Amino acid sequence: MTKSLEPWMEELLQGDPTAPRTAKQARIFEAAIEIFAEKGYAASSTSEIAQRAGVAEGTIFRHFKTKKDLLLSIVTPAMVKLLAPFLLREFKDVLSRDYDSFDQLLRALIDNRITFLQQNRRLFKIVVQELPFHPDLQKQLQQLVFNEMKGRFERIIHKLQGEGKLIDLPSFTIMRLSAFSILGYVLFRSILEPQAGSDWDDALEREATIQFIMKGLAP
Amino acid sequence: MTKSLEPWMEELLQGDPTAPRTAKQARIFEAAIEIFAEKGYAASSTSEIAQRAGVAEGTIFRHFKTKKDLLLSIVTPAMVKLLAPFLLREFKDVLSRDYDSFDQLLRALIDNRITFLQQNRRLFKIVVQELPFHPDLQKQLQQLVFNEMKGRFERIIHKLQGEGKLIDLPSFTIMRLSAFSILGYVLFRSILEPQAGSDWDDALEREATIQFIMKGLAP
DNA sequence: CATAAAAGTGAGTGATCACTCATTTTCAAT
DNA sequence: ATTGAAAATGAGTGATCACTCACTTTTATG
Repeated sequence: MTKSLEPWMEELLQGDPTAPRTAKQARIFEAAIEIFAEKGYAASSTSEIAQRAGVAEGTIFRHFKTKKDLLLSIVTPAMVKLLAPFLLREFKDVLSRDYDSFDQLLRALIDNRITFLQQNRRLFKIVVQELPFHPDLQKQLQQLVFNEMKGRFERIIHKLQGEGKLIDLPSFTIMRLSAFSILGYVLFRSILEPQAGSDWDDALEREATIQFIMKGLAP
Repeated sequence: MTKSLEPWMEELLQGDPTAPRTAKQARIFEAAIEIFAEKGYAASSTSEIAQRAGVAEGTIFRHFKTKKDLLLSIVTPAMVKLLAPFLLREFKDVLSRDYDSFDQLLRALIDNRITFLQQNRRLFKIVVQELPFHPDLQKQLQQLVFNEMKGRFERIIHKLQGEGKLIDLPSFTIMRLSAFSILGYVLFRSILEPQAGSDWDDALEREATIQFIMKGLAP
């Protein structure tokens, strides 16, 4: 009954065609991620990327047809990885463990994504920054979210609603409210946490966020 | 006891030094806002702005020293206007009307900002897009939010907490949770509302958001 | 070791960039 | 109507852009 994934998703999730073919290609990747995150895609020059990667400018264009091709080969896998836990096998680890309470599910989700976002801040920033300007990226993300994730979450939400453990709102609304509460936590955490003199109490903020969502979505 | 505002804030809020000196300057403003929002600041060229404004390229640099100066003269007033209701006189209209319930306050806040954001989507987009790349803008915003808004909200939150109408969390946490719930509503609304075939039920979503925040922040 | 393919190079290319400036046009005050 | 300053112009400038290509170096394979 479940529709199979698009080919480009399959590829990204199992094989790893993204894996650098060469040491220099790997350095180009790293340099591009750094510089795109620092100055934005449009303000980054291929010459600067080449310089930071310790590579001739021509080498970039051996591996990537255009500058935009370089961006896409960074962003497309990044989007998939950002949402990977909600897809396929990894999804089962987090979501189909038959949580009987909503807060267990929430804690699992938050814990799961916090670690990833901490380690992939620059990738996340690039995705968010460039998404509004590249309709093809928007379509890819929309496909991931609406075709793959939406149904999976809906099943769980409906199950919890049937058991009287969750407010009776459209699943879309529940996802929106939960996602943005978590997003706010993750965003402030990643901005304030590393700052000196910041009074961010992570344990308190995380628990407050979970309690907030749970109480807000109680039946 | 209240510290007075920075000079540049005062100026922006009462006098209007932003007002175009000339018809052509006004057209440059409009064209720049359009194009910056469409392609992002770095990917926009002054020649294209001039073309869309129906003006010679040199005319832009009569009125604005540099391209970045043009951006700042758009973004700085935009930030102030975005937060204006929380400052000075306008602030009183919304917040110091001595709301005795939290949901009245929330409804007032949401109603107040919805209209503005609907009419100023492009300005909002430019601010959000460019903020990460311009530390001077970040400092301006930080000043507005932390020096001016924070204290005002804290007073109201503490008052409601004293009356047992609000959960006992740090006011910062309460603001964060409320703000991101509203942001999610506003964002989805502005993305989905105008789309054909979208099943966005605005009244339901708005009420769900308000109820969500209220229940989540109940004592 | 031989050899061909793949990886890497960097000077070169036309296009476009933000910005300048000598000149012309507009226009308000007399 | 005269005039002087401000507004507007657009051809021109050097810098930088993404990208190419003839060429050299590295690597994999028999």
